[in-house]
Amino acid sequence: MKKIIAKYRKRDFKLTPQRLAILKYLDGNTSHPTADDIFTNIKKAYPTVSFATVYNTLQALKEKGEILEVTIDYEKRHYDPNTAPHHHIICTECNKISDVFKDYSDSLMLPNEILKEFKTIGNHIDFYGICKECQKERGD
Amino acid sequence: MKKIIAKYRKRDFKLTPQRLAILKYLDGNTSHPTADDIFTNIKKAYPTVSFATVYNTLQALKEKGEILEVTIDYEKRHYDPNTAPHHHIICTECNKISDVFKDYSDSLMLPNEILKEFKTIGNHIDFYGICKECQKERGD
DNA sequence: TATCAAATAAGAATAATTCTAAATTAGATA
DNA sequence: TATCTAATTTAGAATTATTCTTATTTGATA
Repeated sequence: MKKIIAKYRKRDFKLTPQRLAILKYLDGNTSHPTADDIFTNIKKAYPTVSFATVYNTLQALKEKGEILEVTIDYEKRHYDPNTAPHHHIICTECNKISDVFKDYSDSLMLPNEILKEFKTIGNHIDFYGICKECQKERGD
Repeated sequence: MKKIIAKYRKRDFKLTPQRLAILKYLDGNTSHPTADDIFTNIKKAYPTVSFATVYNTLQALKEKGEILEVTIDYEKRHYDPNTAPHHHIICTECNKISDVFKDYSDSLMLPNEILKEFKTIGNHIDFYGICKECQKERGD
């Protein structure tokens, strides 16, 4: 946590107690929480925290490149403090999201007719599957 | 249109005038319309059509595998009558969506640690870029 | 310690989508 | 062709994630 404080002090980002709680919750978190997950957790220590604060903080962190917004779940956004390039796989039964650390960038050349029409910026791969727990439940 | 009618008559899908109008609008349409785009268009001929009808019809067509739901735009769903496997690229300025016809499936092997945890179902690649018109506007 | 721009809280607003319930209708059948 | 019924339509309310508003509070600098 001391590292976190030192890091943000310099960066035009006021360290309020609410923000520190959010940063602490996200630090090393691989569960891909939603804004609501974060809100619910922070509320334990700060019962009057508002959604606006959670969303504002996530927005600010996103703009600073400190977290990634994960859009694999079309119902709600998830957040990931791991900003290294990676992909995700989601369980279509329980919506659990896991990280996929593999670089596919060499394989994703666009066809020429697209390259003629678009200046490309990037891409995004999402995988779908059924996780072990859900396979068990379904008796697969 | 005669083909369309013949096709659906057999398939437990009542052909109401509203549904025919939606099918006609979607047939060969490569603009990736949203539910609202479809609603607005159908309204010209059927001023009392409701959103529920549009959404119900899209849902039914999706379940029959007659259209694809396109999720590249996180703000709203788009629909594509082309059900052949393909990908999309979206202009990050104007949100125009184009089709990418290229098969990348051989390149997208998942790492072993994921294969151990998930029975895989499929994947999805989205591309981001800036289209020609928007490049001009920005003076790129 | 005073200052003030930035952040917070509470709740209203927004927008896409889904739901509800009553009225209508496509298409099968007599 | 007329009747019947389950499926469909409609209008509008409800839902849900997210954004916005405004008055109040506060972190960090001078």
